[in-house]
Amino acid sequence: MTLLRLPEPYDFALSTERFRAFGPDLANLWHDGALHRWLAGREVRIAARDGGVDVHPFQAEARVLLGAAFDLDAFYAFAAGDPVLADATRRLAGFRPPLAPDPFESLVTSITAQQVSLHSAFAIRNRMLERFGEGGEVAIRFPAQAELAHAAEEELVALGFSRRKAEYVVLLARTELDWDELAGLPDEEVRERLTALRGLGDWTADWFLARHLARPRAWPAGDLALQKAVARFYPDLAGDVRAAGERFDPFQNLTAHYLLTASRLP
DNA sequence: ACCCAGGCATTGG
DNA sequence: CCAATGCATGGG
Repeated sequence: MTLLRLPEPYDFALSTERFRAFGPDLANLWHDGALHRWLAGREVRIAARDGGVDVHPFQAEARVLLGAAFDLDAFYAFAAGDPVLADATRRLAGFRPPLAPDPFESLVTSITAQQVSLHSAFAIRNRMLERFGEGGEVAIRFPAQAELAHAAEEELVALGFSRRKAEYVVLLARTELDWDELAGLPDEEVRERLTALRGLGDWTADWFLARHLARPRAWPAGDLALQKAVARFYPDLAGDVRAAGERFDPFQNLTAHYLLTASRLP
């Protein structure tokens, strides 16, 4: 094991809460005080350790997964000027949103979460992992795009996907996309490229910007949970969540994650 | 048995 | 351009 340092403060258990909050996530599985998931074709175990986390190998990939790209210092300084965020950043000190390391995985995960509760989404996605992924010691490797390209819609329907969603996933898997090029585009062009595809709307594109590309200004204004969080913490802004995002510029992504996590914690 | 949940495409005005 | 509708599951 090797120590992977992350900028302080860093709270590993808090940062990975999302992988446990809605039932187990077989691709990002918490087991024995550690997070297990596949990175670069191998399963790795990531555990909290003073000053960062223990992980070996694939430290670079783990660094991306754990959201090292976010500038928490700048965000906390910004948050100090807003009573709600000041409180949230105090309660959630060291929360660094983890990312979806793979673009295809990110989009398929979002499709499973469209409209249904995240409890349902996790359950359905776990069945997809059992059926199409590769089991490791603990976690399951998310199926690659080429692997799901061979799936039949009926197989996904049998796992609990709606007929529509099964169609979206198989279609996406069979669509040739230049992910590297996409990652280099500005936010608005990424949105346009993605929403041109069947089954991918504004909500899915925004979460892709937020959780895969880690774009600082990503703001999933259409997200039901974010709308409820904004209504709860900023009653004056509840009417127009999209416009509310401007207030948090250029930290919309971190703001969304902190508000969502704060609204889940007791 | 309901109803809602971190959407989307389709249809009809 | 906006409103209404169907979708499938899990939890309350």
